[in-house]
Amino acid sequence: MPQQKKISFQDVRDEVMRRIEARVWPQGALLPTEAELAEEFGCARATVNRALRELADRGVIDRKRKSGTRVATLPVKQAKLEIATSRKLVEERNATYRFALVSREMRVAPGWVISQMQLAAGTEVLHLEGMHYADGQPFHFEDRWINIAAVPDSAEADYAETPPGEWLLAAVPFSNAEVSFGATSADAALAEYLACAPGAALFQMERSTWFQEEPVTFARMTFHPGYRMRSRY
Amino acid sequence: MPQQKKISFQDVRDEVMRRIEARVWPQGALLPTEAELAEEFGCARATVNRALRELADRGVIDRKRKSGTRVATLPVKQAKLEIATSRKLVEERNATYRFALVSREMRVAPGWVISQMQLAAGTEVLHLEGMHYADGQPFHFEDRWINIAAVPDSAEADYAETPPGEWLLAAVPFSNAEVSFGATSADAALAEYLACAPGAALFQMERSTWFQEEPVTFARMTFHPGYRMRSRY
DNA sequence: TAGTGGTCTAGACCACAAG
DNA sequence: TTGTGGTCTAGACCACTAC
Repeated sequence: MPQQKKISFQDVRDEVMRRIEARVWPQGALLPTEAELAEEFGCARATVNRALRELADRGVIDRKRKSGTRVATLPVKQAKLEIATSRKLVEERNATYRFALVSREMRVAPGWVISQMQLAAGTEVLHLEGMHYADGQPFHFEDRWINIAAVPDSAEADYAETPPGEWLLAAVPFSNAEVSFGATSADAALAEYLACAPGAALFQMERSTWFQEEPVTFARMTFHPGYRMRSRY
Repeated sequence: MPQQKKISFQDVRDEVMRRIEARVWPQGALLPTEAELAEEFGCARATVNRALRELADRGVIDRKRKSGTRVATLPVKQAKLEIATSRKLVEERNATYRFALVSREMRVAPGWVISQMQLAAGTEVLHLEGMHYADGQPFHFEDRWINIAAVPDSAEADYAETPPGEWLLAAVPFSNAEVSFGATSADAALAEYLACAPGAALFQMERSTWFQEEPVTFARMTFHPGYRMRSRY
């Protein structure tokens, strides 16, 4: 190994990873202390710390004060799912994106939306329905509910061509969210929108969003038959 | 703000986050340089760097050398999906877990598995089918293919009660994987295993796993009707 | 109580990219 | 060319926890 350059935290991280994969340090094994590794690699302890911290974030190792660093026995792998806009999903496939607003109404939120968004009973919400297309083919149907109290401007916004997801992302950029994935059967309306047979199995994503503890929106996206959401990790 | 203790990188991170949410720094805005923030907060630049690095990892800000740090315009939110073992999924619901092996055979991999796992044509693989139960209720059906060349012991292992997923995780702990989610209709066999009507919409997860560039296994998990996979971010 | 990781500092040099 | 983030260092103190 060329000692010309300084050892980077990535060098340390990768070498530690290599040893774990090669079973130099098998599952559950105790690794040397940061100080020992720093001496071995000829770098500062902070460098080793940064390297091991990244591996701990990935779930590859477990760290505890006093007891030391161990190779994780059941590596908790995490898939990072990027939740992008529909436009991005479509354009990543080199397809042309188009959105069409289907319906729009102000109404008192129904019970299941009250419950889903954790709203007060009787809250007025904006209900939108729309279709997302990729190269003119149905991509997914969107059923969205917006708490206008949280985003007053949303009642006046024009969603005819800018999908509500993008509009909200621009208006309320940072928030925490809850997402869930499942499957549903196409009812008559979905079958028509998605150009599929009634009863077809459809992939569905639901997302509830909050901004500073206040419920903002709930969206249910139902995708065309055969759609799969992918990720690497 | 109490100046008694040293400023931690978390203090800096949270305060920067607060200002972004409060629109002190709106979307696309240029933040002060690390040096300026360090001076304002009365801490070292390394501390500011760590704080901003975490926000950049989350996708909240974009950082570029020379041009500086900006509030992300389209926050690329990432959902961290923990891909745990089936046992963990079930036990998190305070249910009793049970696995049952349904079938087991050695065979030449069919074309779609060859393609899915990127195997050489004619490769011998171990094909397993099994059911996972939660409190005796069908949880999901597993259709798994194992490249025995990558994990020779796997051909001899006993999967009668230890699900192949857990066995492999112990034998080949660290690898990279590709995962996808979708929906499928219950065929006759799935309907029977999952105790549901034929044609029911089912949530499906597929995962291909490699260990050091060598394909290890492909698994298709088909869940009971109504199952949803959840995550926060 | 002592060992180990967690963090902060002050300074330094490097790497990338806008002008 | 120069400003900005990216990283490393050497040292220090702190916080948690097994003993």
